[in-house]
Amino acid sequence: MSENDFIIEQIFDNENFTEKQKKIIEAAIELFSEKGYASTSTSEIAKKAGVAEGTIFRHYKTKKELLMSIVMPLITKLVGPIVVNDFNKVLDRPYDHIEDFLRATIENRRAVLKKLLPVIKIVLQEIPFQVELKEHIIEQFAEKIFGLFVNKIKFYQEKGQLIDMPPNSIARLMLTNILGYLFSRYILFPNFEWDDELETERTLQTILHGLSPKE
Amino acid sequence: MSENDFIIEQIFDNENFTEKQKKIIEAAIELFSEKGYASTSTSEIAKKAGVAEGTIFRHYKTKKELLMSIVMPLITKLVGPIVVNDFNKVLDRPYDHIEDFLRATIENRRAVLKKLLPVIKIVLQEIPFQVELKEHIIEQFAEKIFGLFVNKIKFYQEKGQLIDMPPNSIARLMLTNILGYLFSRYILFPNFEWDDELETERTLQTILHGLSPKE
Amino acid sequence: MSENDFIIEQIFDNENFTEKQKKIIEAAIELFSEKGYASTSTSEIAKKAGVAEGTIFRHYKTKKELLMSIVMPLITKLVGPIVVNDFNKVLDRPYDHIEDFLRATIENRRAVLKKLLPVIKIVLQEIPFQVELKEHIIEQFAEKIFGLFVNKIKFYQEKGQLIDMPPNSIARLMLTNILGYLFSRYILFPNFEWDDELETERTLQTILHGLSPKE
Amino acid sequence: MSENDFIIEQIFDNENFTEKQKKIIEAAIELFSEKGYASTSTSEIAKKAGVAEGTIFRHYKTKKELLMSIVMPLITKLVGPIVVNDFNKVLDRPYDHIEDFLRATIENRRAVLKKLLPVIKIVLQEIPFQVELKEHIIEQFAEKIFGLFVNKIKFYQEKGQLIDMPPNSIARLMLTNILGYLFSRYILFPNFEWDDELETERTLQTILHGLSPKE
DNA sequence: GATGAATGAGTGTTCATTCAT
DNA sequence: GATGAATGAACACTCATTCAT
Repeated sequence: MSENDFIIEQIFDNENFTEKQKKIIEAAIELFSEKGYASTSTSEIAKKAGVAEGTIFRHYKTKKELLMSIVMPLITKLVGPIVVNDFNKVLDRPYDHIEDFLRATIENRRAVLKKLLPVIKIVLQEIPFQVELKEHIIEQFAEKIFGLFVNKIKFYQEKGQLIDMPPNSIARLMLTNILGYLFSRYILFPNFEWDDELETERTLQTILHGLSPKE
Repeated sequence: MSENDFIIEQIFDNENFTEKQKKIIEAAIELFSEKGYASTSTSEIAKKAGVAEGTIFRHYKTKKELLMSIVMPLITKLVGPIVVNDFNKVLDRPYDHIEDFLRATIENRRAVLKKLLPVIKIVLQEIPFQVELKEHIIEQFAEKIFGLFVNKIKFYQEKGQLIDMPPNSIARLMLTNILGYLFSRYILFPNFEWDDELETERTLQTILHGLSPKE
Repeated sequence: MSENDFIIEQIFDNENFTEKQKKIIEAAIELFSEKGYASTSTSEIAKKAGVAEGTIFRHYKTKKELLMSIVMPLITKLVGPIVVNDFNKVLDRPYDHIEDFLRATIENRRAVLKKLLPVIKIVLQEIPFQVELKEHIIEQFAEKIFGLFVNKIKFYQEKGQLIDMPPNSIARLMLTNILGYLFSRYILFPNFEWDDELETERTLQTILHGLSPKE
Repeated sequence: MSENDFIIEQIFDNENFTEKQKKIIEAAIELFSEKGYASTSTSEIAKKAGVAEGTIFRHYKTKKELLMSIVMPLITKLVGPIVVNDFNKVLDRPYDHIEDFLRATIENRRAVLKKLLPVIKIVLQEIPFQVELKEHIIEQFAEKIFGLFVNKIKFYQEKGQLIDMPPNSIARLMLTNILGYLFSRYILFPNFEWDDELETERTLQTILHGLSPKE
């Protein structure tokens, strides 16, 4: 099973696609991610997928619908399955110390990012141009994930492991550091040589130093 | 003088453009920034600029050359004029305390970002697809700015104001927090209500807490 | 039983269609008549008929064959059943006076036109483009109906009720007036308010005045 | 100068087209008239006109706009120039006897029909599908021409040359006979052998007999 | 007999680019 | 320097038709 098959399985878990439809999605993900949505033609997708151009439009009314069919469920899946099954495990497991919680969070997000990299790239590219996508993300992410995150923060604040700053701001700063690191690592400069363990640890320690109460 | 005129002045300082050429650049910046490079047609640009379609190609051999002519000098200017004139002032002025240096840096970057927002959006969009652009950025930014920044860090490390961590990593973490904040503030969620002063201060304190030696 | 069912019955009297086939014909008549043959797609027909696209082609090798299967028997039926059963009754019944003959003819044609309006519209549209159709019409109509009509004219000429003009020309003039009236009434301006009885009478009188011998 | 050039001149009198644009219109008229609007592709038009397909769309935003640009001014021209210059001459010249008026009218319409046959065919084909066209025709024709015609009829009624029937009905009957004849002659059966002079005269006499007061 | 996924040629239209004026 | 008509390849999308199930 190819890497792309895996992505498709992750994003469209239970749906049963025909073989051709899978090929189309695979090809679309690869091309959108490499050349961008607007610069990828449906004929290229058809060619790469090994299907007739008409076949694409039997399954998706428009090119945009194809994009959305790939990109919208990803969001749900980033908050849903992987999140419910993985991320929530992280959030719910009673890590006694915030350091362990953060480390688990980083590793979890890193795993997701690595697995779904091409589709995530597409999402990032299209956010500015697809209003529905942006709204869907804000809805799903901001309201669900951010909320859970904020709760965790309150939890550790009560335990005296985090400074007394509005949880929203703490959340923003933590996410900035975690996502900023992962973004630099996997999207901006994937080709640099990174000492992952070390850099993760440094990010982690900076967050902890920065947001722990003075002892 | 319009805002766009200002951008053009900033990016293409000494070059003397005809009025038509200015209009073309203005229109291109606006459209590329709104709809993306690939989704903007040269005829749209011509129409918005109030010139004939052919006129664009008199000044720029191809559509891509027009893009590059806008986007490449920006990079130089982010490192050059504004940088030499503004940013370096920041870097060179002997701020006694790192806190003042960081605060000045944030404010300086914020100012640049606000001024050049449309062009910066274009750059961010096109980085993944324009190899030369990406290389130019890494060259200019990574090597020049990052170097200067690393020197400053060493300077404050010697003064005992920063923890003993490889300056590269410190730089990465500082930039992650500063740029992550500005990016969230001005590009991702420009429409949210931000208490700029407060949020800036929190970002700043987090960096300082996170990267200062334990007292 | 719907109006369409009636049309189908009229045109394809003895043939026994499956339910699906009937639905296809019904849908085709409606769509061809509304949007024209060339502008109606087989998928539209399938959708409106509630069958799969393939089903159409199980019954008709091509889209054109579907058109012809609707349009050709109409011609035969205009000359055949309705004609043999209705029109000929008119022609054969020994109306003593031409006025009665003409009045009966108009009413008979009016009834046919009203019943089969959608299919007749299709025929009129396609005559210029379907050579076989045109030929079929000329064959059936010109040779059979026109012949019968001419005989009737001779009959009334002998009775001294029609002027001495070549029967062909008289036929043409009568048909022009009758069909011209019906065409204006039901196809060109069906939405105007017509006083049918009055206008019929006027048409009739004009023909009679125009073609009766001077008294 | 070709026959088509003449049509173009007649319909688009003063407009100055480029050579290519003329070729496009010419090709479009010929093809629309032969195969119907819906069955003619823009690529065919381009090929026949000897221009690139893009050239068509430089002059006409859509295929439909091309159709309308041909078909709408025809209506105006049937009522306008040819009408104002020719038809009105007929209507205004004080023919003492209605017979002369009708004969002149038939000959005038015949001339127009012969000249503009291809475009008139297109109009007739598209009336059922182009609402604007139908409305334009009713507006222009029904209101302007029909009005003039009705006035003439009143004039001859007063002179005692026409029976006492509502002028509208007389107009309808006259037009039915004139147009019915011309339509049969030039559109339905242009290939039959017609003795034009004779058939015209018969049509004329029928109208006169039919609509003259009993002597 | 009926389905509907699949096809690939063809559709109207847009595109970046050229070039004579 | 500026124009805008012209290009033809490419575009997203539709079509009538086929065929395995």
